[in-house]
Amino acid sequence: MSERRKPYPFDLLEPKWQNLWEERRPFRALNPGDPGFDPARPKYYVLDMFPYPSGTGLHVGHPEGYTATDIVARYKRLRGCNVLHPMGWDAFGLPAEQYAIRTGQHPEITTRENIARFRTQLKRIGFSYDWEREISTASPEFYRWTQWIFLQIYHSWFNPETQRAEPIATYRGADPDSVRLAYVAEVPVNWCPELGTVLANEEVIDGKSEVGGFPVVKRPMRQWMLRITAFAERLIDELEPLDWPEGIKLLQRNWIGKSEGAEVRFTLPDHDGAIAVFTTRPDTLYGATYMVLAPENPLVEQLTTNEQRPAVDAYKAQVAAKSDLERTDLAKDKSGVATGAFALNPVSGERIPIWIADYVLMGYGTGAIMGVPAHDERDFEFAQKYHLPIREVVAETPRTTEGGELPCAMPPLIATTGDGFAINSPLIDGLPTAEAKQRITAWLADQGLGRGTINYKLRDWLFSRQRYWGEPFPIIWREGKHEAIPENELPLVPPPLDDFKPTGTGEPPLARAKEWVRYSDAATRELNTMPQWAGSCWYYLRFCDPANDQRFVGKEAERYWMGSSESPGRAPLAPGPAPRFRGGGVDLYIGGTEHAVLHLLYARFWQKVLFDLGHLSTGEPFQRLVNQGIILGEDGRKMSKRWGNVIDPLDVIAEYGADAFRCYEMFMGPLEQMKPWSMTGVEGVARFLARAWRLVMEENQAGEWMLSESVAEVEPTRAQLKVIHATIKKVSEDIEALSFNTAIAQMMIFVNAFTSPGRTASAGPGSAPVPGAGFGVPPKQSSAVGEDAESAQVRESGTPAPARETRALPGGARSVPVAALRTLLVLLNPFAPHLTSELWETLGRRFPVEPAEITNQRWPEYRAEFLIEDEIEIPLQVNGKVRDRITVPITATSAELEALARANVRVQEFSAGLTIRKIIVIPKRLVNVVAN
RNA sequence: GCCGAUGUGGCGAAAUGGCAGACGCAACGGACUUAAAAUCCGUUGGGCUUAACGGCCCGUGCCGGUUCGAGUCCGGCCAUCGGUACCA
Repeated sequence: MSERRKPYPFDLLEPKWQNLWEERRPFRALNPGDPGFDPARPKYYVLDMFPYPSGTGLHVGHPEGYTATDIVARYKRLRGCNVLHPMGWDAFGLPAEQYAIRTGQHPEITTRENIARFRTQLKRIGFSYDWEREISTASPEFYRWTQWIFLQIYHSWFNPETQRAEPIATYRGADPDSVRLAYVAEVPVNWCPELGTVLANEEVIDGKSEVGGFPVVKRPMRQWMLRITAFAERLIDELEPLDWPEGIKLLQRNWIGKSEGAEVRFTLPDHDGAIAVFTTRPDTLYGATYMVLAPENPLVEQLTTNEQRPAVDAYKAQVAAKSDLERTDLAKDKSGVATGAFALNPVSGERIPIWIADYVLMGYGTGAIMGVPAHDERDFEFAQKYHLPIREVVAETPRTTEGGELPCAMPPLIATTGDGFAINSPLIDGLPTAEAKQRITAWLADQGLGRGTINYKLRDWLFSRQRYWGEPFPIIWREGKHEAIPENELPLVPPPLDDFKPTGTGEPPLARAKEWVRYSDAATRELNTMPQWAGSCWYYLRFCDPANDQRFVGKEAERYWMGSSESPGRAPLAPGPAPRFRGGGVDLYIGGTEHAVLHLLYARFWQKVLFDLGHLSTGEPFQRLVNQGIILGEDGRKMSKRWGNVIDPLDVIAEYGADAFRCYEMFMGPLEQMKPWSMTGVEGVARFLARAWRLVMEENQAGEWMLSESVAEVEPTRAQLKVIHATIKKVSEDIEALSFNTAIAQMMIFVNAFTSPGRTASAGPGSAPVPGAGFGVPPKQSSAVGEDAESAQVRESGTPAPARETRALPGGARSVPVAALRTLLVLLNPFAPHLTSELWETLGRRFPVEPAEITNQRWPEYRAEFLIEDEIEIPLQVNGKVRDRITVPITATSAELEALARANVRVQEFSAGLTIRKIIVIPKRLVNVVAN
């Protein structure tokens, strides 16, 4: 089996161009102030979600988004923009650490090797990154500033009056530590006893550890938290004007989970104080027949009566022993125990029992609820099980009950959770739900029993990990209190360790480095490290100015690259109140949906803090966001080792070349869609590129590729001009819309038209011979069209030669206009940069141009006059069905079209015996005769 | 349960409310070749009809609606995939 012959020598020319790009750095982005920087050009910042350099290398899913951004980057450069298109590594992370635990190899070494492999792979695909801006979140030069940003967060608080982050110095209260945006709290974490470590939520799947599948329990530990909840409102509001997929915005909104309602205080007849609950339905307060506390609620301890104590303690123990998995599994089965204590319903004064149950969560609201079984399904289920009273207080139609007698003898059979009208509720009887809520909330506020309030599902961000391979906190502990280390001590580098294993006690591995831990006689270092998200929260800012050792990003560089720019194709911002941020940020950000919530929310949060503190020029980091779809294996399943359907990009490139790989990734279908890989599909795209190659090149006797003799400085024919300009239009518009698949389809049409004599000269799209239209010789259009000398000349040589002969003797048989080729090469360049660079250079040797490099060309503009037809084909419909087509001058009026339709034999045939009711004429489109 | 996305040929797909299936794959036929590969040309949604040129009917998950006209807009279902899960 001999090696298959390459359809064109991509194996030679792709490395050639990649080396040239490496040497000449044509894709270097200049910052304001750099020599050669051109402030007149608009900026464009196009960003990929940078990868975690895993041990397995790139798979075909990664380069899908990367190819899309690369096309846009190259396109914008040809459009004359200053383009920032960087790449880096999200290099801290668990896999490297776990590999270190297994092998003893330091994560730094593993990470360096993985990065090297990723970089090689990316370069082999021919991406036009500015590699001088490459960054790694695990390098001290980078995480120095991650630590610095943490300190900014630590040194600030959220002022509720200004709704902004401010330096902690502006806080006037007694205890600044209680309001810092970074604070320490005892919170339940995912503790995995088998692994002896704490896990992030993402590492817990169905209540078991992702690694090993061991059970995970909640256990309270002292942790660093970031007060993201303070920004909940802004994180929702400022999402609105962003050019993001609606689905992602919705996901974020739901994650933040804003709900408006009221906090209601239930006083305790037998104790001091009260229990506050949050409810979205204060209008159902009269229906509250019991209360439930979360088992973890500290009040349980005080309230439980002696008789109930054994049962309560047993239940609490049972709940604590439940893994997350069991809790989820048993979600539908309600359970609980009465505390023996009672509370007073604030509106009815009724004594109602207080229970504990695990369907009430400590982490949401106040960790306590009022039970309204008639109008809440969970409460209904609970009340049925424990025979608690069910009282209907909302009805579909208004029913005022005089005297407030107790309701139905028969309790309702289901909970009705919809809106309606209040009943059995003296203060609000007859009011519709919305109004009832307002009235009762106002009444509660008046009585000092409650107030309107807003609750969020969003929790503060648990920011510390008991890990080695992450950023150490720039924090020390002195006499039980935390304080920041001076900025000049950054970066705080982790100590060298040989043993990265968790200690088993929950104490972080950094504790092993005794020397490092000791900061001074009186102070020790914080032992936790930051989570993997920390670096990705601001890496896009560092790209603007990656070598700056004075600041996390230079002010001017940040203002330039993160400033607002008019990006064509972006929807104009909706009218309305000016958003708090100024509409700047990354112009295009492409990545997977898996980061819809966490990364994209965390990064927005940091951006807002830094913006409020005056370090940034915009409050939102990513102006336009696009998610690429997942690429499935050839079998339609998710690619995985398990199915043996994983495709390695380098294998594809070895066989078909990087250009074919890139083009296929884009030709598969819409960027955002999930779609299966197909090797024969790659082959089809490779054939297209080979045809484009042979349009310019031919092989001589010795088998060497030479510039084809048929390439000549001739004027394109009218039909060719039409294809050229249609392609310019389509490709330009499609790149702006990220519809790369249809852009490639159009370029295929272009190449086909110029490759096949039969398709070009005689039959450009729309000018195919039409039966009955009165054409003579097929290649001749109407001579009245007025053709120029050049096109006539082409026809002279081209027409008499049959197709076969043309191909047998490519030289001289037919001329291919150089200008047309040049246009194609520029249009195709963002997609297939190596091939087009090579062909451009080859063309330039015989037909020199200035500037010589294709990367310095200007993107062509289409001219509408070449797209206009003299004659067009109009379908004639009778009752919506096409019965004939006629060819008419483009200028044909409605009246003329109607007359032609009426006179048409086929129309007459199909409307025979019917009365013509109406004739719809859409000029240049169609005629529809309505008859019955 | 809830939220979101997607349903179009044998396959990936395309279509400002206006000729459904561009472009590509696969398949089939042909040219070239001793032969194959490569390349090139052609056919290709289904059904019926014609000796043939042609012609007719059906067809974008299902049901209904708006419209001269619906893959596209509206209402109601169904299926597949993804996310989420006691959030009071």
